[in-house]
Amino acid sequence: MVKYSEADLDRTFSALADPTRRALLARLGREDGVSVSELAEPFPVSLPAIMKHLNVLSDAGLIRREKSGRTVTCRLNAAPLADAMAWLDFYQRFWSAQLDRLADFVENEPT
Amino acid sequence: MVKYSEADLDRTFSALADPTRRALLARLGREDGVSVSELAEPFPVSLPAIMKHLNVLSDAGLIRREKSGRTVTCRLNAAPLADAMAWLDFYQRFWSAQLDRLADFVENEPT
DNA sequence: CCTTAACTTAACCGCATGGTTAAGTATAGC
DNA sequence: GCTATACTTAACCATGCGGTTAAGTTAAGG
Repeated sequence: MVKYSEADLDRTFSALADPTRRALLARLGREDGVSVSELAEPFPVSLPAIMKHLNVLSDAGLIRREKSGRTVTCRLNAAPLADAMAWLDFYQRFWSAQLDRLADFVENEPT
Repeated sequence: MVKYSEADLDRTFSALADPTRRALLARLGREDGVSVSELAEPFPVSLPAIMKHLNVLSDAGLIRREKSGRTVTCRLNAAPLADAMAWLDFYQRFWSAQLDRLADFVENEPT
């Protein structure tokens, strides 16, 4: 069902590994369809720096850019995150299992 | 509830951004408590390279190392993944919403 | 003790990343 | 057509990453 290729996971996770990029995604989650300059405005870095982040995000397939006139509108494309979630899910379960085992231990431990 | 600090998410996601590191975690998910040299064995890279990966993983809190005698045993610690999951969860929802909207669109589209 | 085994640390290398400034392209508006 | 706006690209720089080989530590075993 979920296909996850290693290279895709690499790109997705490393795109998410930067706080500026996560903030950009967060903005696009709140507000759909934001121009490049509007996206860049809140950040203390130059426009070209934001451009590079946007390139990383679209290479990872996490955003889509659409040019109309001289402004470029960005929107979130969260599909690749589903693969990342699927990968994490197994370990999430493992973690839950760990907690369950701990709970059992605590419960069955003689005082 | 979930506290996620930006720096922790940075470390977690960038730890997950490498296929060798994901493979190491996968191994520890299947088999709990593996020595460093056993972990390194399947990979076509040198031991020091694996050491660096293990350092990254323990800096991110994803594994724990315990020395006994001259062997070091590694085990998975999936707790930080919960934070990563929590962060992704919102966008997962956004993605679902996108799919719902697409479904609506397809459904209501005149042929 | 000496040696081997299991890690660890150090020093180096090439390449990617995140940032900069400066120059380039293209569209909107007067 | 000129000019300002909205991006984009180029060139550069420092730092970090993933790898290497070589040397260093620590604990078993004979």
